[in-house]
Amino acid sequence: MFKQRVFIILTYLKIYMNIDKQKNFSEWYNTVLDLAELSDIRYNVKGCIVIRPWAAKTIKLMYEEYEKELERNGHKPVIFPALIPKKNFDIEKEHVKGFSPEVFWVEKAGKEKLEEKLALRPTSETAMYQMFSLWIQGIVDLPLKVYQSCQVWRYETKATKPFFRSREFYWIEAHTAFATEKEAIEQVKQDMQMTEHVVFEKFKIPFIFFQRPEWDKFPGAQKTFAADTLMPDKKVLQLPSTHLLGQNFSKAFDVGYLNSEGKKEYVWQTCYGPAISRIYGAMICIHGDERGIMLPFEFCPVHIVIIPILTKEVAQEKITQYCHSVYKIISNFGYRTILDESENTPGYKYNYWEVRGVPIRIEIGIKEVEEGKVTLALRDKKEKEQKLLVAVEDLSQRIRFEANEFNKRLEKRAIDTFQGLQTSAYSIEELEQKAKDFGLIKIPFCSIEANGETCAKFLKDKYSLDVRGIKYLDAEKPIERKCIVCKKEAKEFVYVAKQY
RNA sequence: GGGGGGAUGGUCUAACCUGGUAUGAUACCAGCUUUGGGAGCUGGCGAUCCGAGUUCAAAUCUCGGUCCCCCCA
Repeated sequence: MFKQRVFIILTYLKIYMNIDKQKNFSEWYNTVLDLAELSDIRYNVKGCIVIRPWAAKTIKLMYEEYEKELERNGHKPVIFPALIPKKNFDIEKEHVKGFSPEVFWVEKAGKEKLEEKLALRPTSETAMYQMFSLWIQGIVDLPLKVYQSCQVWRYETKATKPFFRSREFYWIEAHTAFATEKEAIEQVKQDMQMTEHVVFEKFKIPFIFFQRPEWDKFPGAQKTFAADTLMPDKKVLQLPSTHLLGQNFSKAFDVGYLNSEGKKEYVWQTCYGPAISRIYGAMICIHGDERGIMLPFEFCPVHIVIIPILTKEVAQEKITQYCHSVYKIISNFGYRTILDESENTPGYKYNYWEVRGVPIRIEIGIKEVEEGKVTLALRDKKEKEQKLLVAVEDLSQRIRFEANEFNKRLEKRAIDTFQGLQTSAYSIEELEQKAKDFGLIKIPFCSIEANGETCAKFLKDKYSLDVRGIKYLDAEKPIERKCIVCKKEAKEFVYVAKQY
């Protein structure tokens, strides 16, 4: 009896990766990165990882999706140098103060010591806006909306984690200039909509946009809005952020135009930065399970894998031929398809492709050949209910249907998990209690203006909770509530969470 | 930033305390065999993070560096 049980447990461990991502998130994450061959941390520069083909393919697809969305919204692509002269970097005071501790500097080239140090861009405001100053002469040059897909470098002092926080990461930065403040504010709203369209609707990552407190703004910005999502360990991860820069940078970089009265006006600016590599990290963590990663259908490097099941007794050639014809049919539908003809056994192949998140698997053995059908198995379903027998002539319709259903289930699971991790608290005791089981907690709070920072610091020091800000466009205001820290009148509801 | 743990074939690991021919598994290559949930047999390739010190002798002891992981800020 005992032996039998041990055997069953061992068999189970062998079949699945079998790590509970809620209970043991770090282990789960490190294991999928390795087993699914997403990244390689053996590269010998701290905080820099190698992104392997399986992840790189998805990241490229994500870039394409985001770039399309930006161009639909009137942004044009640009490509700027990664090196920024020190004197550019020093122009906007708040910006320098915020970024200086994280900048990598190039000081030498060959044997020569450079006369002027060059920053490896941590973000490109200071590279782009001097060019904006040249490009923008009159109102005819406005609005200016550009984006670039690139990598940036930041010397992170916090613990690094592949994709979540690296010293070199991959993002898109969009920068704009407008004649009026109103247009700039509209742009910020458009940035949030783009985030909704891409990060939620395409990547299936739920989030909330917060207006960040005064003490947590982008260096040099008037206002910062950022999307937060929750990881399986209940910590928040910041996704795209958009910043109302006002005229801080345009005045510093002299970006202006002559108005109809012949007077000089400075432009109103915004910038927006979705970190694609980080969003990728969030995506695999949100959708993954005990078998490995999962991705929304469109973003899988491989949509469908075909596994031949050959047996000695029957004509292997017949099965192989059938597999090839099915492969051809499905490829012609436009799906990224692989026919796995490696020497491994079927069970090995199931696990291999499941850990990588291939959403649809097709099994073909003698049974299928004789009936003119295929067995279709879905990645996110349990073994017992995952297999369907489908006739070849129905495949096109069936795959389209199943892909759609797969995405719907992915989205529903993500939303349910996200909402299940949110709650509210009206006293410090309640907050302390709920912080154990929830991610984002809504509390009445004195203020996200500078004078609320003391209360925020208290929550950070005592409970490791960060004030993420007020929910953007959330009309809900506390009525006759007291700040749960200082007991003064609560001006707003803020959300607090442990953060990465 | 603080604390802790660690680095041995591609991966995991034994030997480290008590210095003396580096263990096993897996992966990989070849052959045979097998294939409906990680098959088996035989043979083969392959490693002590870097630098200095102690010593007849260092994976092992000492110091410095690099990198990784975990917990906390």
